[in-house]
Amino acid sequence: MFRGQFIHKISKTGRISVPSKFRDNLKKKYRTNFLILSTFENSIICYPLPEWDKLEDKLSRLPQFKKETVEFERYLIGNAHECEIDTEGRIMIPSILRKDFNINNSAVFVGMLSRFEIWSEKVWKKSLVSSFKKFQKSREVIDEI
Amino acid sequence: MFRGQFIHKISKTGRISVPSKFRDNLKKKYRTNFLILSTFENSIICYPLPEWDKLEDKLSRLPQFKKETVEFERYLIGNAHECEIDTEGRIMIPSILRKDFNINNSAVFVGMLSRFEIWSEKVWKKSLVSSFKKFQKSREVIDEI
DNA sequence: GCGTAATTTGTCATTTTTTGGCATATAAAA
DNA sequence: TTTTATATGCCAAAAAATGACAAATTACGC
Repeated sequence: MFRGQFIHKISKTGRISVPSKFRDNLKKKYRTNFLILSTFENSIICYPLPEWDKLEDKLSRLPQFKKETVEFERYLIGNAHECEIDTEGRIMIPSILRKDFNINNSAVFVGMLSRFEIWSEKVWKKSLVSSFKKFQKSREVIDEI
Repeated sequence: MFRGQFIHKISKTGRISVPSKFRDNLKKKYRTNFLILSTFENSIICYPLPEWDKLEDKLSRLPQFKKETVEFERYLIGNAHECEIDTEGRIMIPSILRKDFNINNSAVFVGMLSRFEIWSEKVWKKSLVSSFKKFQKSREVIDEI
């Protein structure tokens, strides 16, 4: 499970080291050092490749020319980039994603159990403040669990 | 699998380099460097030759005189061009297709699993904005899958 | 058919981006 | 504090993308 928050620096070439706890989890639980980075709301979302593959498998069986499914595929798959964790524990975040999310000098890793997110530090801090109120509301959802 | 988004420049003669990840996939999975480019909605659609063959196969089993299927066939097959990836990893996009889709200085490659699309950068960006809401909605579909 | 112009192709040079690996710095653990 | 693990900075090498140009091919008018 991916848990916790880590702030790491990003190199000029767009490389950043994945938190070692996340790497351990990837290795033990998923036996991979491949990730899929995609986009979701205000951050990059990262899936272990095996998890992502399940999703693609289902998608690949949808009709090729039906409008809804094509659009769905385009945005889901079109934003999905495969990244390998190198021998130093780093990934390189594709420049398109860095641009889209304003990720420049440092980024925040946020654990989300079976996936994790990468945020621009600025956006993350802003979002924290504004989400406190929302959090109160999401309590209600949690109660149902 | 073809995944992700790449922006590449296009030469005066209409040549553009296919993203290296796509080339790898073509080589490994399909053992070909031939593509079929055709038209669909607002972009050029590109199939590895073996995938295209499957598609033709399916098309050939559709009723021969039904209006919709004939029209669809005419559109898809009639616009199909075979392209070879050269030693530098480039294809040349036929000028008809470039005109049709307003592809001038640069183009966006969008992965779609077993095929990919080539968009004019302008059109792609417009399309992104208008489809942002749909995109958010399609994320919810993931949860259901 | 032939000659000319336009387009396409092959090849190499240049630029830009990505990668691999090591050295240093920082943080965590003993 | 010392040791160990983790993260970062740096640089050279490799790969990828782009640019440029000449040769080959095709299209077109006569």
